[in-house]
Amino acid sequence: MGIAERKEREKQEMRELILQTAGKMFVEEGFDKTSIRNIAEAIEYSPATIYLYYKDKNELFYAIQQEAFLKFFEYFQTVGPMEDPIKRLKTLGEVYLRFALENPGYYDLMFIMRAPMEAEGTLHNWEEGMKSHHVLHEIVGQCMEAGHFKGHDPFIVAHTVWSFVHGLASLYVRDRMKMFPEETRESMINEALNTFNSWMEKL
Amino acid sequence: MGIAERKEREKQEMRELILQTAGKMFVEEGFDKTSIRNIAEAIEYSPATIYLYYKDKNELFYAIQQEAFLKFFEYFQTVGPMEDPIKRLKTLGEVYLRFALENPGYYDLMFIMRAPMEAEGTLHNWEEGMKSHHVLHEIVGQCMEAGHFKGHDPFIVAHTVWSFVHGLASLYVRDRMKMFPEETRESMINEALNTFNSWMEKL
DNA sequence: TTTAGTAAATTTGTGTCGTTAATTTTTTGT
DNA sequence: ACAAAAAATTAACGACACAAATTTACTAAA
Repeated sequence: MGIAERKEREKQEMRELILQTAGKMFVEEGFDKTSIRNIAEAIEYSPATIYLYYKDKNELFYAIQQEAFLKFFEYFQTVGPMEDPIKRLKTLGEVYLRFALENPGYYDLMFIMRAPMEAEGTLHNWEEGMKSHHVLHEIVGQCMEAGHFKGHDPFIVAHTVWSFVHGLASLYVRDRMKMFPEETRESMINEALNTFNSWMEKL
Repeated sequence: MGIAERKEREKQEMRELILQTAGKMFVEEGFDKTSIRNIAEAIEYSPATIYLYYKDKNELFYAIQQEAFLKFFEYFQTVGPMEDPIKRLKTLGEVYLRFALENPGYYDLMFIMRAPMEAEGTLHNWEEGMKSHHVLHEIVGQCMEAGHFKGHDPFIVAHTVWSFVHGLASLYVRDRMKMFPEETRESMINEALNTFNSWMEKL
């Protein structure tokens, strides 16, 4: 009975082909500019074929978003334990921004795009995202144990830090730094991060 | 020769009617979900008529974005001069967030939406936006004169502050706080702002 | 080897969109 | 009343997401 297995395998390969092709196009051209027709053309199948493997364009979005969250968590994993928790927190911020700058398409998908945030598809993906959020929360907790951020709620401190790095990343990703000369933008991001980091040290 | 003037007046009124209708729909439903056809239906004219007054959908977007920037600057104007520049900076942050929470549609248009950022229409609007940016830069300068943020570049400090409030606003506007219970979201924003503000006082 | 059944893929169709060209209706000046 | 000008409309093009019906490719039993 090897035939059924081969067919199942081929089906999974087709799903994967569609996913990878769509993923590349979403990241390069954006969600809106990528049409089912374009994807179909790229893989040399008819548009309707894609609907045999994915319910609709949104489900394709969810699948790619999930990949993005997994990759994001991988980045976070590179931040190992450290003697100084503040240093760890600073490193986490650097890694966060590195992810955003190296994968702006993914970052957009995860934290900016409106797409179909209403549906349950994204809700499931957020569970994956919460794992990364937990890392941040944990490190902030360690900082507080070490005597930092006195008098503040760790949950709020975590949100404060996240908001800052997200603001930095999203202003860049969504072209709101265009009024500054191109060469200076990345260094502005790095300097702003350094500024914020140096502040945290004193708190 | 009152006829030509009446016609000109009527033409302007028509432009205004289209703009206000489109603006309301953009803010309520979003740019993508608002179609020229919908706008036309709302004002009881044919879709093609809109093109007699606005070149295309993008130009309509630019016009609404400009209104948003003007309103934004009005909010900023309510922050009068104060004895303590840090207090002024804190108030500016509060006003910024109040604008974002009270006008999420506008905020999206100005600082998040990708839409047609490439064209010159938006570039012109950013000149309006730079006036607000200048207010921030000025206040940061005052803080530094008063001895705060020692050893930092005021330009970078301004970008740091902007990034934080933008991050706070955009996580909310783009529904990335959905994992937290609805009632707590606004207070989270306020507490995070308070946390950041209390930090700035010490620097 | 033919035949019946099934899964995969395609074609066709519906209703949407932005935008434009040709055409008709309305208004204006004479 | 009539011609010119302006305003608005209809109709159409190409592209879109998606659904239903239909064809093709392949498998398993007779």
